[in-house]
Amino acid sequence: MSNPIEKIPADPAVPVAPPAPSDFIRDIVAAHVAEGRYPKIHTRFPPEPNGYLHIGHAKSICLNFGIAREFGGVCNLRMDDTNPTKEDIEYVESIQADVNWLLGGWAEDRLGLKHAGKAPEEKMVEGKKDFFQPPVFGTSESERQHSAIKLEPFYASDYFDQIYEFAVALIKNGKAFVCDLTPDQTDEFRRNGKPSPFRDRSVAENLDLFTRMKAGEFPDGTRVLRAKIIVDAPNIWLRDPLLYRIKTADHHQTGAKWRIYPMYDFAHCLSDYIEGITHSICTLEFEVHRPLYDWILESLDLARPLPHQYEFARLSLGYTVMSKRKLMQLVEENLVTGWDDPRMPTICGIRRRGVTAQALRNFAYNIGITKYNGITDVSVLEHTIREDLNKHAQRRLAVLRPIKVVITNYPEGKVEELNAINNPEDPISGGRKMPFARELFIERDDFQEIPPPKFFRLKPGGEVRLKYAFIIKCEEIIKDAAGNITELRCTADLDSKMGGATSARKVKGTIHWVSAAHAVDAEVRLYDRLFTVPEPDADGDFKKHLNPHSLEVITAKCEPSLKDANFEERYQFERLAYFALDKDSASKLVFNRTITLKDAWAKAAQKS
RNA sequence: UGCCCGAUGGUGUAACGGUAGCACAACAGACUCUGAAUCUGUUUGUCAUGGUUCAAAUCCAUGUCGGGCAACCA
Repeated sequence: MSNPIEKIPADPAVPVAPPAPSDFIRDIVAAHVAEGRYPKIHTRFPPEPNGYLHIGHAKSICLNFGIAREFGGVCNLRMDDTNPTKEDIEYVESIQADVNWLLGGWAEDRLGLKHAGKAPEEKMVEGKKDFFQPPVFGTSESERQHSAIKLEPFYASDYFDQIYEFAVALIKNGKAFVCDLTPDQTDEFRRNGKPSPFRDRSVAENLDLFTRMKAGEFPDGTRVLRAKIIVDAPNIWLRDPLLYRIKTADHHQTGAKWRIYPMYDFAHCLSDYIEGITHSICTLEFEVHRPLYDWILESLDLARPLPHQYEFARLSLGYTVMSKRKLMQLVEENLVTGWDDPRMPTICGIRRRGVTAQALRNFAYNIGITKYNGITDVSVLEHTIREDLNKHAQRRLAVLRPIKVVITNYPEGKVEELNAINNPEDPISGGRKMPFARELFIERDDFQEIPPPKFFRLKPGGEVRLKYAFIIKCEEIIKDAAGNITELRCTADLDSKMGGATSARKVKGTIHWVSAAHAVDAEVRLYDRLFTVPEPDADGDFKKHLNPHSLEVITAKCEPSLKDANFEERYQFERLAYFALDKDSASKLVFNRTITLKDAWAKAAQKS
């Protein structure tokens, strides 16, 4: 950023890569690479498909895929789908779309997938039966779409057969048992560090009962499979934790095949192992699970190197909520229009708002990776978005709250085409023409009848430049019966346009405008932050902090070239904000305000 | 309560026993046909107390504060 080299406009085909960050996890990986510990670094991003991905997941995605990218590795996308009653195929699909979008043009070649329907390979390794599910990677999203070979994410549910077999092995080892305690009793026994009365069942009885659990002989909640570790361990997760529970429920991937489902702790480490993951990176709340993660893998006499778990602090961002439960509540109670409402911190919401994948990635890199639970200031996100959009957005003129201006010395019926620059930050973006005529619209805020000090815009008897056009002077204010200003009558210095005799004349202010006759109307959705306080869920009732003005919808007057706006481009309405075309733009133009420009004047005006 | 983890300006981070640096924010100025961007400058920090050491943000001890876990969720 402070590097002057970056200011040279880059070929847009070669995006400037964010500098490779350094953090404690990357340090560990780098050390492992240096010592040649693994043939290839292999990470994974393992969301449960029970909600939409949010910006916190983006941090995790950028970490896991970033490591794969920086160390020549692979990162598997895996659905952690061990609880069928909470999950849905809708979420599986949205997760894939969001991951593809965030990875596009950056790390899509590091995305580990598998052939559709493929089960783990079963073979003998060092005399032991082993399961392995290798990734297919190195293809771009478009290659994948055009290929005859269909690829799909990994699913923990792909391994239910193997995980079941591992459970049987544990029973045979005497390291797991079937427990008939009720949930409440189990809870009480574990809390008090007391052994279950079923702890010493014979291997044969455990095997029989577990087989019958699988066959669906017992109702939900009547029996579980438990690990036999230490009943009174200081770490609760070692007090004979649950490995399997009975759930008479169909699964979105495996249908009615299973009546028992593995718990997270049992499924996750084994899924990592089966996929050959080297670095299993998760958030801090799983720190206390790590001994169990290791215990399970070490108890199974596995053939290949074991994965290891590393933890980092999840993202908390000011002025928003991040938990799936709360986001779900916003959607279900229609407090927002959906998961992709541009005010939501979901990846699809942020995307719809107009933020680019590059900006979101830059943000993830800027905030760093630590084990400290801090709250990141939204201004960091906002700055990252502005920085990206400033570089790439097409400049356009649009008037959000119009007031009519008549240039009295400009001939009626005359129209001239003036040159406008598409992006001063990017000379190769070229220019365009804007029609100028006698009747214009300017921004209502850009005129003050009684101007405050240092007001550089239009005022009675004052001069201002119309961007790309003439210097005008306000001669007369027209009001209606109620005293509202309806029109301004101005004269123009007709020699002051670009290339004209007085074009070098300096006036303090420059304002935007559109020709009244040529302007096109657009619906403009002005989004603001969803909550009014930095920590909406600090006092337990986040909904009372909802910002009642988080959305304002207006009709704007836009320069005619905006008729051709497209979904890929980003726009800066000069002096106002950045905008992106919304998907609702079918019969009319709809723009979402991504983020405002910084406004030093508004700040100064507010202070005085 | 038990166990685990953490603490560097307002915020987020770097420094791996040897000059406390970066980004955001804030403030001031320069420039400006965007009160944007850009440029220049300024303000602000090692949780506390001991110890080890020529030297401590860094190592040790104690304390304080904060977070997490204690689901047949992940």
